[in-house]
Formats: sequence, structure tokens, C-alpha cells
Amino acid sequence: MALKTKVKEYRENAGLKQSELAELVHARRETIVHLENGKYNPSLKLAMDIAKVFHVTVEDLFEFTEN
Amino acid sequence: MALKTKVKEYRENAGLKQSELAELVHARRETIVHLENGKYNPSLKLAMDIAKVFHVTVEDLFEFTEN
DNA sequence: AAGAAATGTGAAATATTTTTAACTTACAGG
DNA sequence: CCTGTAAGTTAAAAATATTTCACATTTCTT
Repeated sequence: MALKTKVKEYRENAGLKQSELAELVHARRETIVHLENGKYNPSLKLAMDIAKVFHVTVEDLFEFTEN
Repeated sequence: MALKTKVKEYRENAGLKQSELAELVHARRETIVHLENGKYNPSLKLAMDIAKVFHVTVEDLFEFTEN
């Protein structure tokens, strides 16, 4: 049940800093760090807010994998 | 920032009871009740698990509205 | 109408995410 | 080297989601 995410890819392609993305979605920079690297399960709202920034779907941005 | 959801619609169309859907996504029946009626912000995993049951996207199932 | 089954409510306990804060590492430019 | 900026880490506190439990209400069936 690990979380794979493309947040970092999309963020860098958009030329955004972690702190800038954080501000756009009303979250803390550390939350973005944890999300990009870590394996934790954000709230639906946060996931959708981030997806909206990049104009992609949640499904495109996040994937839960077995094990 | 209220949450609009079609979980109830999809669940009923699929002929599932709340308790059956809950079991399919490894949650409690009450969690489904709160989600269908309430305005609370589930985890991404729960949202995606439910979307998978109905073969729809998260975006189709959930929408955050202003106010 | 009565009984069963499904849904709803709400409060307290628990689990998890998110914030806060302080510090570290990496790296680029002057 | 220094200095500044971006990214990473970690622990504890705060906020919020989820469970648990016990009961209320609606809905369906007979």
C-alpha cells in the first residue's frame, strides 16, 4: 500500500519550488516534501488541489501500489 | 469548501448496501454514511478505493465546492 | 401492524495527517 | 571560502479522519 506520485516531476516541469506549490495549495512546504518523497496518504482535498495546479487528474498524479 | 459526492448514487445503482461497500474498501459502514451525507474530506486512498469499485474517476465521484 | 433490515446520528476513543519549529545538507554565485 | 536559496529530516503538537459503540429512525416485507 505504498504511494507512488509524480508530484515532483510535474512541479519541476512547471518550474515551481516546493514552497511555491505549497502556497498554491494552502499547505506547508514540509507537507509537499513528505508527499513527494514519502509514502503517505494525503487528504482528498490536498490531492485534488495539487492535481488542479497541474491540470491533471488525481489518477494521473497518484497511484497506490501493493506492498 | 464543502464536499459534493455521488457515492450514494453509484452505490445504489450498483445494488450495494452501505455495509457491502464498506467491506469492499476496508472501511466501516459509518464511514460510508458520513461520507455520503456529510461533508468531510476522506483520505486519498479511501476515495480512490471507492472510485475503483465503481470504475469511475475520483473527479467524477467527488467535487469540492466553494462555501 | 409487526419485525427485520438498512440507514442515520453523535460522542468518545483512536489513528493519521498536517503543522510547527529548528536544524541539516546540497549547491550555485560572487 | 562565504552567503543565500532550495530541499530534506525529525520530533512533537495540533488538527482532522476514522473507528467504535450504542441507539434512533426509516424502509421493506410479510
